Amino acid sequence: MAKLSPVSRGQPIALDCLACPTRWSAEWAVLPDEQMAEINANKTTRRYPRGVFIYSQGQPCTGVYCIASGTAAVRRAEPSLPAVLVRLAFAGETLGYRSALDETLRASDAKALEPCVICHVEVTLLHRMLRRHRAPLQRFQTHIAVDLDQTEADLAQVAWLPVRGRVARLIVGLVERARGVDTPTGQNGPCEVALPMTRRDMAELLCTRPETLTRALQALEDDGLLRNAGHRLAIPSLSRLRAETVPHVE
Amino acid sequence: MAKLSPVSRGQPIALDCLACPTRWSAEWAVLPDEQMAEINANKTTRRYPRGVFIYSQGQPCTGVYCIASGTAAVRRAEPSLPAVLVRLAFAGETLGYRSALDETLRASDAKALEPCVICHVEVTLLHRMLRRHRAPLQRFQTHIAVDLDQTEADLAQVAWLPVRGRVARLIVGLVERARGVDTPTGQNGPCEVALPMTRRDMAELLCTRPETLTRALQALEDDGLLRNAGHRLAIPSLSRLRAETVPHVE
DNA sequence: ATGCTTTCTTGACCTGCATCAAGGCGGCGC
DNA sequence: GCGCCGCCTTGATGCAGGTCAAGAAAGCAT
Repeated sequence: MAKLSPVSRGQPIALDCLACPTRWSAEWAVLPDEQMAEINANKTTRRYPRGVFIYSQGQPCTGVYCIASGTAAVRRAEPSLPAVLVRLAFAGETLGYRSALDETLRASDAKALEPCVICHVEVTLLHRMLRRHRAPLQRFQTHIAVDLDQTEADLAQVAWLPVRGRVARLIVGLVERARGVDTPTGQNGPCEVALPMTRRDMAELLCTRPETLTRALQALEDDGLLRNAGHRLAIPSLSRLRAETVPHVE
Repeated sequence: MAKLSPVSRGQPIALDCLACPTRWSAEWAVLPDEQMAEINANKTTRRYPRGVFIYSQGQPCTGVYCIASGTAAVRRAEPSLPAVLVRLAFAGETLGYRSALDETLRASDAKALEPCVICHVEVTLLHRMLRRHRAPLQRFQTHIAVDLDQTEADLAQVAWLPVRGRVARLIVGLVERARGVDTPTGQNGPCEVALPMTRRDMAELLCTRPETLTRALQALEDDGLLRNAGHRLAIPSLSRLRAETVPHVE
């Protein structure tokens, strides 16, 4: 079955940073092997079952987290407002570097949407690294800029796209990031994606409610844009789905 | 009258950077006078009437803009969606540094909400400065982080607060930033603010429509939380207004 | 003044989505 | 197996706010 096998609990984890997907992603790629080896020797690795918090808003920052496998989300909960999933983070991405860099309390929290394996690098170790090699720091900083750009786009989208459009956009986005990893087909043909999260999480991501989300998915399915099989979606035509990403024109 | 006097057109502008409000704000405070003098000699200053664009999304970046007086807004227009004002910028703030730093095309546009006087610093000059003094660069980078934080908060707010609450939050925010500049009263007593923008702009800022905004202001006035005089608001009790900032509890 | 333009307000209408409330379907422990 | 407990779906209802349209008010030019 397509469902990801749940990680078995309790068994010890040994991960080699030099062989990790994170190794060549974004910020660590510029670090020499020698440094990575030091991180490798001092990191700690944990499994996070679905739904568990990796860190929480308002807490002091103990370090950064590299996702070896699974999907997590950065979550923002303004006091007494429902939470919003501000952005997703996939295997290979580094999480929580912002408070680590400027040594502030966590401004958001992160939670595992699927069972994850995540390594933790102590903030002191991180800073020792960065003092010797400034390149990753710049990578982190441009990462913030990209996040800002993305968040601004999301803001516009939440403000003006109906839920149906946002759902479509999310799915198209997931397909696109899967491209080059495992998708066999061409640009706009049929394809498949996994939704690596529950309906509730997906609703938080799209700033809506689970009920509304279900209905939106249902509507897309009724219109033949989607074929639903739980957490695995079949998409007859990506381009037709992409058309939903844009507000009503006629 | 309290209304800002409109800048008279056409007359030449001479501004001394060393005496500018921008001088001691955020990023330039760390630059020695000698450097500021060089900027002063090479900057160009312009008036921007209300509504005029300072720069536009997709354009190449020619430099940064320091607001000497007036209010501007960073504006984001996703293709075929209504625009969103992503953040405000007041006198003393520096605008458009992001694309200037990483030399990309402008990701958003900026427009003058009121008549503004704004200085332009060429990107080449800026980089020459930054090569000699790294401190402002760090200031710029933490500024991005702050913006990200703010934008995330806005996202949550737009998603979950009703228009009425968002209006209240905007007004409270404007009052708070005016504090220490010209407000005589205490913490939560009555006070006044100017709304330095049109209803249309304000609506774009709050992700709604002018009609709805008018009605929300009207409702606040009916409830005695506001007394409206065009673009000057009187606030009987700031704390009562602040209570509107939080979603309905009972 | 007088007109012209842009901004603001008001009204009527209607739709998208939140909310409340059941009921189906797995997954998991016993 | 059986029962329990989350998740997901479906239905019914109400309201916030978007949209269209028409005036009123405020600027600005002549």
